[in-house]
Amino acid sequence: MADTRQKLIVGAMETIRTHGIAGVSARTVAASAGVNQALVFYHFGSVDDLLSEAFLSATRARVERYRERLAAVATVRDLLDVGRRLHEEERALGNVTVLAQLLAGAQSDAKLAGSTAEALGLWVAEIEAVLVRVLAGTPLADLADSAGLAAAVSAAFIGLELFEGVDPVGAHAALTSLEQLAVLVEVMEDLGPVTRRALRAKLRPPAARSPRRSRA
Amino acid sequence: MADTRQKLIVGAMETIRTHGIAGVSARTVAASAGVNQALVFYHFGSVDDLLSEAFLSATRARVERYRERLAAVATVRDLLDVGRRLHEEERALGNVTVLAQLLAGAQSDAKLAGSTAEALGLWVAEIEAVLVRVLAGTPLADLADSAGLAAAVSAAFIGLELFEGVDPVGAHAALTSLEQLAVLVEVMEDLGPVTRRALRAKLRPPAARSPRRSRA
DNA sequence: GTCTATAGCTGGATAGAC
DNA sequence: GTCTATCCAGCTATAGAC
Repeated sequence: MADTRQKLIVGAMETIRTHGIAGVSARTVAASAGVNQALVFYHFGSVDDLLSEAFLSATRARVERYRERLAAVATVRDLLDVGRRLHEEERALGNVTVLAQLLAGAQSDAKLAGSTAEALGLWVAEIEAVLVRVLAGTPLADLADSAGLAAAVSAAFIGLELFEGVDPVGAHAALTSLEQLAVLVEVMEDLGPVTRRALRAKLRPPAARSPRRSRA
Repeated sequence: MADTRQKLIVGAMETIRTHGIAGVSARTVAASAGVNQALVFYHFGSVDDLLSEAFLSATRARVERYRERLAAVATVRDLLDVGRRLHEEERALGNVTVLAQLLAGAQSDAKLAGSTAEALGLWVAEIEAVLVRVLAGTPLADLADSAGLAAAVSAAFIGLELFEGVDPVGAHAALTSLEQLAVLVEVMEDLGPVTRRALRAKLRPPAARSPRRSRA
């Protein structure tokens, strides 16, 4: 059947999740999938190619699944709610774990780097779209560029995932802090126009700001 | 000589840096150190033990080296300057790379997890001390707990490092955005007392805030 | 498409000569 | 303390039977 491919894809994700990128091999993946080891090479050519394809298809499915919910986000408070929900769901499924492992592997494996970057890009693009919508009108909108912010948010989640593996308490505290930071932005939405203008004036056009060094 | 140990420690760091956690073995490390493979086991017992010891000693040395500079930080602007400097220096030396790789490995290796957590803790503690000093008096001081913030900052840098490996442009934009976010905090330092009190009132005691769900 | 078998390599770890 | 030699496990990848 054509679902040996599917079994291998599922097995690949499962293996990265449980054994980490260093524990992935044609044998471990095939064992987890319950199929013969040689089929990895028959269907995908190499282990790396299997990983790439598995991760891309898994990510596409996840992003798809969240598109609707993200589209409904209109305020910072919404974003935090959906964000936490997404984080918990992804955590339970282990997708962020997989992303972190692949990123680690990709640092010294050009082949993995390409597909990992592509999958990561799917998330970043989605996050950016939401941020643009939610931050419109807040001082942040003209403070930081949206692509950069989206990348920063993604990076933070990846780092948190790794952090959580060795220090769950610390990671939880970090997540809470980040949420409270976001409250700052939320608060700005509710400020009176006078205060807002004062803030805005302080922030000035960021494009005109010299890129490095200037006296405080 | 007793510096075979040292050679192996240096070789271990170098190997993680260049080949990633998945590329580390007694043989690759020994080759990079220019010593015999069997000496890994004679001096350290196992590869994992070597990695643990190497990383802890390297981290201790780095934290030591930055203690002074961090102690001189008094404002958010200072913090950003030193932070960027530190980030660039660590990047050039590859220490954050190593940290990220070890964290990835530690997710499925309890032995690594312990020592990695310990080393990570060294950085977090240092960062927290600075944050407490710098944020004293800003609304952030009572918004988020300092340990959580320090962990969040650390996690963000780790995530950025991995991000950078597959998308350098995106990672750079993310870092820039984070710096501009920090400007928000800086701006608050300069706000008049009236505005500040308004902000503070909005933020309220975070301890009294119900942990989840409440109508907006 | 799937399986067995196997070549050829790299891995951790140890024994024992020096 | 260091080196050689070695065992054995696990790895990628392929050839070839079914």
